[in-house]
Amino acid sequence: MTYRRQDPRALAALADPTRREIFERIAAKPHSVSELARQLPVSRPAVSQHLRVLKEAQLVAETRDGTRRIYRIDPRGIGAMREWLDRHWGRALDAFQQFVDSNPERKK
Amino acid sequence: MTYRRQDPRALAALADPTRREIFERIAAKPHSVSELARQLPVSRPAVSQHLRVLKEAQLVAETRDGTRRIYRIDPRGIGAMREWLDRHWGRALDAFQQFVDSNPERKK
DNA sequence: CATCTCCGTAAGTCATGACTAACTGTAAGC
DNA sequence: GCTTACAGTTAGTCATGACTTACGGAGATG
Repeated sequence: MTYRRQDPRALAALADPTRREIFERIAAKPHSVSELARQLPVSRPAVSQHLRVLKEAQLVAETRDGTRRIYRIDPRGIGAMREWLDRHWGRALDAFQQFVDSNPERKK
Repeated sequence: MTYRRQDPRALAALADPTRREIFERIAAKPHSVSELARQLPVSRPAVSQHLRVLKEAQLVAETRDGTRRIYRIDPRGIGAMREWLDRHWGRALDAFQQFVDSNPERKK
C-alpha cells in the first residue's frame, strides 16, 4: 500500500513527444489551439486532447478571448516536477559518491 | 523537421508508476532484481524489463556480484532531466509574471 | 436569422507497451 | 558431474492511449 504515492502528473504528461512539443511552443509564447494544430502534424482535436492532459497536470493554463482559447504556461506543473526531482537529486549524488568511494578505482 | 529534438529519455522512463517505484527504491538503497520483485506486485521478468528501460535512460547502473546484479542510481539520468527542466523553469516564471502584470487583477 | 470560425467531445481504430509464463544461461555449493 | 538461486530473453495477451472523423455548442459578423 506504500505503492503509488502522490507524484506529479506532469511526468506522465510530458512523456509524450507531441505533448512535449506543444508544451515547448507554449512556453516560448502563448498560443491558441488552431495555431498549434497548424504547426503540428496532428489534427486539431488531437491538440485539444493533449492540452486537456497538460492542463490537468497544471503545466498550462487557459484564458478565453472570444471563441478562442489562449493557452499559456502554468508554473505549478514544472514547479511540482522540480520538487520531485530535487528530492532525488541530492540522494542520487550521495549514493553515487558513496559507490565511487567504496570502490577500488580500476582502469577499464 | 524541428520536431522531436533531443530530449531526455528519462522523462518517458519515469512516466510509468511501477518504474518510478523501482527507481525510488533503488534511490533509497541499491537492490538486486529479486529483492525488488519480492517487494512489488509484479513478476521478476517485469522488473528486469523495467530495469532495462531505466538503464537505457541512464537512471540506474548495474554492477555484478556473483550471479546477482546490483542496481544503483546513475546520476546522469536525473542530471539530464534537471537540465531540461531548468531550461523551462526560468522561461515559465517569466511568462507567468508577464501574464500577471499585463492583466488587471480582478478578484474572483 | 444565417453563417463562419473557434473549440471541445464522442466513438472508433490502431499501435505501443506492461505484463506473465516458459525458456536459456551463468555462477556457486554440494 | 548435479542442483539451486540468480537473472535476461522470447512469445504472446491485454489494456492503455494517441490518433482520426463526425458531431454539437458558443461567440462574432453579415
